[in-house]
Parts: sequence; C-alpha cells; structure tokens
Amino acid sequence: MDNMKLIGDLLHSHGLKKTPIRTEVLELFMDHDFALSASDIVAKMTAGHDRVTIYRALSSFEEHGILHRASEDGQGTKYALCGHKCPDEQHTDKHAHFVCDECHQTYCLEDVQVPEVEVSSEFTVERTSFVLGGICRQCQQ
Amino acid sequence: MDNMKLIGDLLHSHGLKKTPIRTEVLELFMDHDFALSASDIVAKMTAGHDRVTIYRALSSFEEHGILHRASEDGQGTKYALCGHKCPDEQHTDKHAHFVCDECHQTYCLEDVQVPEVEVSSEFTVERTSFVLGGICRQCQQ
DNA sequence: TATTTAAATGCAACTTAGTTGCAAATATAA
DNA sequence: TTATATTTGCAACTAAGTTGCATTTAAATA
Repeated sequence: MDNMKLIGDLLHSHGLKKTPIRTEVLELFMDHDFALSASDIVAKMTAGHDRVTIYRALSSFEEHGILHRASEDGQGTKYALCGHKCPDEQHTDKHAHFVCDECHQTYCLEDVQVPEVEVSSEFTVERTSFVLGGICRQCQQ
Repeated sequence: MDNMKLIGDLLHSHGLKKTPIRTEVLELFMDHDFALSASDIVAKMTAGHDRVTIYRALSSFEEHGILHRASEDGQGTKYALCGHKCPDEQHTDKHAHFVCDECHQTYCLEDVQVPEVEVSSEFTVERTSFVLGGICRQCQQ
C-alpha cells in the first residue's frame, strides 16, 4: 500500500494539512468502488469522530477537486474520488452515476459520458448531472 | 378557468377523492411553470395546512402518475405536473430539468430528451435523471 | 528542538426534509 | 341519510446538514 504516500501528496498539493481523519477518509474512498456519503463514512471510521468534521472534510475535498458529488438521492449526498479515469482537472460531472434502489450504493459509470445538450438561452448551464437508477448486480438475486 | 373541471376529472380518473387541499395543490402546479417542493407548496397554500398532508398528497400524486419528480437538489425533492407536453403515460424521466443555483427553482426542459445510454450489464437501469444546473434568466442580472 | 499560528477538530445547538402512528374529520357510494 | 374507506391533523420522531465558538494540532520558522 503506497496509498499513504499518495494521500500525503494529494493533501499537500492542495494546501491541506495531513490529519489522521482526512487520511482515513481518503483511504476509505480508495478502498471502495462506489460513492460514499457523510454518514457512510462516519459509520466506517474506526474511531467515533464527529459528523461535523466529516462534513467539513468532504466540503473541503470537493472545493479542492479531490472528490466530486456523485448523486443526491434521498439518502444524502454521495461523493466519489476524482480518480484513475477522471482527468486531473475538471473531473466534475463528466461521467454518469448509477444509484441502486436496493442498497442505495452509488457507482461511477466512468465510460458513460454525460451528454452535451443545447438548452434555451434562458438558462446558463454550469453543471450537469446524469444519474441512472435501478438495481445493481449484487442486489439482483 | 376550467382548471377546476380538469382537476376534478384528473383526481376522479385516478380514484382519488377530490378534497380542497388536493385541488389547491394541483392548482398551484398549474399556475407555475417550474417545479415545486413540499415546502414551496406549504408556503403558497392560503390556509396553513399541515406539512404531512402535503407530503402525502405529493406521494399519492406521484404514485398515480399525476406528478413526476423533477429534481432533488439540496433544497428537497421538487415535483412537476405531467402536463401539456408530457405524453399521457410514462411521463417520468423523459425530459431533462434545470435547477437554478440562485433561486433554486426547477424548470422542466421538455424539449431536452433524456438520452438513452448503454450501460454495463452489471446494472439494470429503471430510471434516468438528467439535471442541469446553473443560472436562470431572472437571476442573470 | 521549541515556539508560534493558522488551520482543523469537537461540542452543543440548531434548521430543514421527510416519516410514522393514531385519532378525528370528510368525501362519496349505497 | 348513513356507512365506510380515505384523508387530514397532530405529536413525535429520524436523518441530513449547518453554524458558532472554544480547544487542539500540523507544520512553518526561529
């Protein structure tokens, strides 16, 4: 695992201090192939850290382009790492996401591009979110 | 205004009782060209009706295909009438929606079709939501 | 290595969205 | 007009997210 080094670099390169909590949060994201919400993280963290701290870590990561918002279903906002297949910059909203109705997990569909569309000049589009819903393989049976 | 007759028919044809509250809720949807959330409706209703009743009316309308979910931004779920340009059946998710970051209003983009996409067989897609975000004309200045 | 300080954390308290159970009220069919 | 299933209101709850403030800590620098 050289995740440790990676995480250190990631935080440092964005001018964020490397704290145990932030490190553990980023490790969680690296260890999962689906998006996580603040409460998912609180539940998975070893020590019982305050919800507020997790919310603040997530916002901060989002602002710095380390995480992107993957979906906002009824179970709260889920975030995903701007990772492997994401370009280093402008990772937001480039791919679609899939939310399972059964387990409520959110997956990045990194090969499904968010389509570019023409919209009435009445609206200035700054973000696009393309979220599919249904059942994932695990919940299929 | 023959909205009244229309509303009566709509409720009756879905086996829903025509109550003052439901009538007023549907009138509100007919009078607005953007989507409304439960709290929007509570605020706009003349008499101070209970939030719970509004939530229940909305769920019921959604179940019966009278309303569709337009967006779920941080300000709560917004609903829109399955109206004029919606086909009478299967109105859900057929078009994109636009959420303004400034006023948080959600508009139906009835001419922007939600694209059909190919997804890994790992996922069974049952719903699709295509939501654009940005600034609407009113908030432009 | 010790000191300093801006940034990060924890705590308490709050807001807002949404839900559930149950009793009272009411729309409609008979 | 009455009977009944539906709808409504109330109270109480959960869960997500936020804010202010005091305390702690990472890391720059002396």
